Amino acid sequence: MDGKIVLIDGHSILNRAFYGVPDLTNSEGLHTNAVYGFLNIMLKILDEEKPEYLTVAFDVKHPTFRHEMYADYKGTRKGMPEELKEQVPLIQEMLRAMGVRLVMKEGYEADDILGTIARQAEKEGLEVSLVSGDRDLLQLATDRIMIRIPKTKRGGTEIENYHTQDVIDKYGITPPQIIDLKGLMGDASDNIPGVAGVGEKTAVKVLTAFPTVEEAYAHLDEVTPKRTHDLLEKGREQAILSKALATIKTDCELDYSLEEAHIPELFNEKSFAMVKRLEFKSLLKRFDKKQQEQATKHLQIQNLKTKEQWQEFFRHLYQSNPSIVGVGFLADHWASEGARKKKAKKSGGQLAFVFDDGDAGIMEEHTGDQEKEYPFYGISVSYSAEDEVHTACIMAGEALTSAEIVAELRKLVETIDHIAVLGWKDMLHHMTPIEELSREHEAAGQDGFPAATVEEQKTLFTKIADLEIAAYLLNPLKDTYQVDDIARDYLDMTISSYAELFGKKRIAELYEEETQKDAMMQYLGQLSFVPCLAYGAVREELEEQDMWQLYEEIEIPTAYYLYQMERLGVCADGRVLTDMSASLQGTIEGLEKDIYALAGEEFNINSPKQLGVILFEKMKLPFAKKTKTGYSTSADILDKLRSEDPIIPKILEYRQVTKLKSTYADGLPVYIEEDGRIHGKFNQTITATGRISSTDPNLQNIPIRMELGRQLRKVFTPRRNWVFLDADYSQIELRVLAHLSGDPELIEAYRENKDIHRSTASKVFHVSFDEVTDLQRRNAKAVNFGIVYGISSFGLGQDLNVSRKEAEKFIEQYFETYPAIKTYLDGLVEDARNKGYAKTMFGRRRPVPELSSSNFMQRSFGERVAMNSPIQGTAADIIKIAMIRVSQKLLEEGLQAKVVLQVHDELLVETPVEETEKVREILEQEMAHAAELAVPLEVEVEEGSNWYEAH
DNA sequence: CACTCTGCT
DNA sequence: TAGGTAGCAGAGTGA
Repeated sequence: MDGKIVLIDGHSILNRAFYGVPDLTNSEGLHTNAVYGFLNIMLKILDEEKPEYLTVAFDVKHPTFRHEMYADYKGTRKGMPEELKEQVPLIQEMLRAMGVRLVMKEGYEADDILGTIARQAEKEGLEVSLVSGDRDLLQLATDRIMIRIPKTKRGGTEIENYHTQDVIDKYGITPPQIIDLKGLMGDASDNIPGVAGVGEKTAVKVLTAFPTVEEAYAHLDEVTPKRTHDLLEKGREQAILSKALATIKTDCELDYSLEEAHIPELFNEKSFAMVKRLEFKSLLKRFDKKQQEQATKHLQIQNLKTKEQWQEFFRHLYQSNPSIVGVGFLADHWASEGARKKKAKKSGGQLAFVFDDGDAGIMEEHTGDQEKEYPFYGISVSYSAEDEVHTACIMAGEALTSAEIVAELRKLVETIDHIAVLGWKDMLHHMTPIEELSREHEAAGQDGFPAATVEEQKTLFTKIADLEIAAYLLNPLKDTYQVDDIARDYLDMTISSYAELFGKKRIAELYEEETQKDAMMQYLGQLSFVPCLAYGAVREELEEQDMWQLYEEIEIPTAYYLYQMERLGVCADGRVLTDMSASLQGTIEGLEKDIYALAGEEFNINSPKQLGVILFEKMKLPFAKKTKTGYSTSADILDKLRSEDPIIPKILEYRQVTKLKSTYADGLPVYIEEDGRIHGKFNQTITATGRISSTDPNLQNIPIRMELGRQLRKVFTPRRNWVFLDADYSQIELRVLAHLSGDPELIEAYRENKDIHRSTASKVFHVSFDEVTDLQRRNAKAVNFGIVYGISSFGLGQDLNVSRKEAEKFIEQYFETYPAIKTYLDGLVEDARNKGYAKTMFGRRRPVPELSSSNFMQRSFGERVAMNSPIQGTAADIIKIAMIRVSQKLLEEGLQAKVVLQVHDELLVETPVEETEKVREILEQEMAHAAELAVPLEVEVEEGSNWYEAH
């Protein structure tokens, strides 16, 4: 027989890969670095050798490695770290998915299996490559059996190769003598004792004189020098035993035939699913297009071309009276009009973007006198009937106008019990034509589509199944909840992602290309098909995890009011920004000049690398602290150097001013639309804790701490003749902590409405309330914050600029003052460790896989997460409830005021002057009673003619 | 594309 | 042992 076989020592290579590849986790929190490294090593070897056969051997159950014992810093033995252990079944599953022949047999170790197969294959005339990290295997090397030992170094994998001669060259002995070598010198990592006192040098010397251990003992008298002779004499039993231990069997009884080891098609449907699950993006390209298309072939999509077909489809749909209908859509970002310079952005389950030329979506023909514009490119609808899923796609503008499509969608929402979508908020935008938007602005009391009263809104909420939000609740750690993710996670189905089908191309481009039509149809079909089918499983899962109420009563309404908020936007004065930009530019140029003069040369101040060299090498300033790539020049480091050199304050000011200019003064105007308002996006499925995040632009990080930056808030105004009311929770997280922990001292302090930091200081430092010094109060405040974040003495020390010891003492004293908090926080960690997740008051979960890490840093992080998430998350839940209630109350009371921004513990409301008092009352009431806690929720409401004044 | 830095709560 | 405050978005540099 001709050809080649590659044999792999599974555990050994997995182990190598684990320590050679930096920690990787997929979004489920599974550790994947060893699997990844293993596949890379294996694929590299297969690419190189192009063998006909492949087999991987594993020990059956082997939590510890025989040869490469994991050791901690003291060198003591430990079991396999958890992160590695969990990857053993993963790699096996992956290899099975690839169709690779695995061999495991009770009672045999992997190297015995490999030895047996290697010899057998050699006998049959094959070239053998035996891949292992274990040098014991060298005993098997021959001219036809090559032992390959991979080394994972940074920059790739290098492999050492050994045929007979290579072993001789390197060790001075023949491969079979490796056994004798181990017999004499032993192997500490392997529990092979060897002969006491004999190391590698001596052993090799002996083996050069006598070919085997047995020979050496047969001629023991001839062994020199005396010392060696004596050692051997004493260690005879050990030597014989050790040699036996070191011998790899080559005669195992295996159910193994070469035929089964033929290399399969590694890149098939199953392994594709697995690679996607583990998120090995670089491996995806190994799977060819065909494979990917095959995976989705069974999805039957009707491509509707005429109005008649469309009507027919819906007739059948309504006739079947399905309880659930999936809806998918392809669209630009709804706010593209007037914002054409922005870059392409992804949003929700689809690609959303804005144009960079004059093209502005699809214009429809006139309806009445008005032009209605919808940024739809096409939609799809799915429903099941008679055990079959029917999916239809239609492109806007082909047979139906967008207006007709939207009308149909509205009817669908009214008629059908459950509408399943990915990204309902975006769908709402696309169903609200721009024309209605502008009318909204003028009328400003009229609620837009689709529900004009709170009752109607509530009915609507019960119908919406937003799979994106649901999937987020089930695992908030993932970074996308796109259609392929949902299909994989809840339907065990592999479908093509947008990126796989279209790469980075935007929908507008695809729309122009005739050749992309099929792929677009397929993708569009998935967008309704997948939510429709996944709804059942996802709902069940949410109910099982007690999150259905959270989903229904908090998240869905939140999505709706976020939609309204985005739709409305907030006024921004572009002229003020332009003026600020010019004035900042002047400041920057002055600072540049000063800095160059002080440094004695010109350089890029924005480059931390160049700056570090200037400060710490050229100017020899002290306290140089290095990061991975150079010196740290962060603000807290520079702050400590403030008095060392006049250049430092200049640099800090430069940083501040350039940030203000680039991010805000120059960054914001791009987002001002034709209506004079910024319609930022509020994302509901980003944060791990349940907070909302803000992008395009980020309206949640507008400066406030520094006066110069704070001026930017004057840019944000209510519309003409209206005012802003800004409502702010006071210390919501600490109050949540008081409630959740039930600590009587803290609760008491809040009930008495005391200055909480002062109160804490007085108790912690045992001084009377009035005698608390500023420093004490500051320290207490920092500890209070630290507690909320999951304190560490190290971090607190940094924060307070005191030693770790002192910080530790503060914490200790704090916990003495509030013992219930200590108990509570410990309980949180314990609970998260047991359950695997942390939970908020309203049932929101956050998985904490880090808690089971063997890495101290990871584990500590997990502990902080376990302490912080319930607190931050509960506060996030509360403000969502507040936002919902405020929005509903405003509508119910017939008021025109609208929420325009949410900044974690703050709501900014645009209000007609005459409504001010009513609105203020509503904000105070609804926010304060969004949740009933053991302590009052205090709300501060302020009024102003811009955001600067109101906050 | 990773890293550093800075803005907010 | 060395090293970390929690949660985000965006700009800029440099490989």
